[in-house]
Amino acid sequence: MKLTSKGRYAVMALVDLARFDNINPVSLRDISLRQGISLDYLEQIFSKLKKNEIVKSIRGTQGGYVLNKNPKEIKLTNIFNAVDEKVKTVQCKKESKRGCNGKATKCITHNLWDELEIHINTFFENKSLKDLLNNSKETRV
Amino acid sequence: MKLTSKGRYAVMALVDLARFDNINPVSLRDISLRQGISLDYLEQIFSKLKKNEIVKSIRGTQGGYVLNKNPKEIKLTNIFNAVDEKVKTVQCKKESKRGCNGKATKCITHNLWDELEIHINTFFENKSLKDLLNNSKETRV
DNA sequence: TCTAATCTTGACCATTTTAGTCAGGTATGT
DNA sequence: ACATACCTGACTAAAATGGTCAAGATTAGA
Repeated sequence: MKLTSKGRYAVMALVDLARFDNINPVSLRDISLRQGISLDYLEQIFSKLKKNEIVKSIRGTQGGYVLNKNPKEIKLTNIFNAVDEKVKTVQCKKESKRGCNGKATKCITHNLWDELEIHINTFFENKSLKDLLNNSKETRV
Repeated sequence: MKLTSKGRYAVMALVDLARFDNINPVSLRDISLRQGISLDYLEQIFSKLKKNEIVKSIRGTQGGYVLNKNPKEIKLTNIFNAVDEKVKTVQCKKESKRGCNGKATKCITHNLWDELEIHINTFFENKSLKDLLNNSKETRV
């Protein structure tokens, strides 16, 4: 059960963006340097964030990205959904009508995994970018 | 962020075992058939569960596995630890002394990932096999 | 004592996912 | 014109996943 770096990077990059996004757009190059994330990889990630209307882009010199919403409105859920970082505890979810494994019954631990998913997703729904900003000073070890 | 089937199977198998473990040991073959899990794969899983003293084995004909503890004492945490299903949100945890990425500072979202880990682990620590048993009747869809 | 059921161990492997890289573009401010 | 940025799609090495396969050791019961 682990978080992929795509999801982690997306959040890191957005926190970085939010901190420097006062007037001017922030370039991926700057984020890349500050956060130590590959520029090419960041471009993939921001492409998705843009499709999901979390950021806006400004092309050309002095261009970059800008948040498309108030940090308070951007929940972790939105970010993770955008980059396909989903919480998956069961495989049997897809077959909506039927039970698990094609049987007519739910597997005996099905309820548990559902509970777990909800538990994790609740965490994601209750955290916004704004919450993270308040807590994002690089703390010395 | 997903649960691996090793962890899922381990829990399913133990719930199954607990339900049928009244007097006689339960064979992996039976669990395999009831839960639809490959026998060979179950053997790998139970080898780890045994090392972690969650189950005991009885060899030979009429042999099988038996719980080694009261279901109330077996938490999800124990099961997941046994089969190496760990919750990992950051990679930078290993370098204990230093910060993240070899820097002297924590990455800006470090606290977030720590919180998330704790949130998930709390769930695992508060669920025992006994809790699952009460809720494990195969429910019709 | 033979045999079938069962646990035990370790090697092996195909597929999928991850975490990127690379190579080109296109738009735009100066 | 040109440098700076975004944009897009193809490609790939390495790791993890989800197993299979083979061979052996134990033991109950006929």
